[in-house]
Amino acid sequence: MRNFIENLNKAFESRVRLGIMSILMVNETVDFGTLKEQLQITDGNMASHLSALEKLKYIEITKQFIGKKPNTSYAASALGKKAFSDHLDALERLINKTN
Amino acid sequence: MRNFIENLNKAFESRVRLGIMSILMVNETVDFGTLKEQLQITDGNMASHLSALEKLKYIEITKQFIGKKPNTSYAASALGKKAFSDHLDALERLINKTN
DNA sequence: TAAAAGTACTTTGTAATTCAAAGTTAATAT
DNA sequence: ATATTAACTTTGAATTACAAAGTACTTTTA
Repeated sequence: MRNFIENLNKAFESRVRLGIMSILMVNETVDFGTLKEQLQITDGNMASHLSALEKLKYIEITKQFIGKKPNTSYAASALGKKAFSDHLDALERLINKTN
Repeated sequence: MRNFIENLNKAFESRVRLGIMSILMVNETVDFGTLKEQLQITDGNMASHLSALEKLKYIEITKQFIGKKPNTSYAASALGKKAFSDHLDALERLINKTN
């Protein structure tokens, strides 16, 4: 491998997006409010990170009503799971310097 | 743990600094040229990331001459090794969601 | 001895990123 | 009618990252 860091995915450099993806790797779907609460960031910031991940097709969005309240939930796409998993592999290789 | 991402160290969010620290965790000392070559970035960029890590006292710098050529080498400090190791632990916990 | 090259920067300027705060939309509840 | 809630979008400021160019000092080469 020529370069140690080139396989790290830019999309997952941010603490927030790292957090979002970690949560979505373990939980099938998670709604906006829960994510916001877990990560403790403002809703605007939350929305913009989610939007960045959606643009990359790393997450999928489902809008519905639960009772009378709107509820938006997020799930990692197959592509997103792959990308995240690849990123973790790259991190691991980087740290262990096995390449 | 209240928040999943708060234990991640901001200093290691950058791919480049992650790379520098990984290399310095495994190699006692590494010189400027080698780091630059491994990470494939410009020397100005390299210097500024090294300077950021030095300001945090995460790395120590030794300047010497090897033969007739100036040589600057870098080593992770005890503080830096601790900080990086804590960061990796936080990453692992985040990913495994064991907290 | 003058010019070129090497090492390790520093400076400069631009572009990208991050974030909070405020504004928006559409619905429900009072 | 007004307020509240959910989930945004927009705005603007601050920070960060980066390449490119410039610098200082030395050595090598012509």
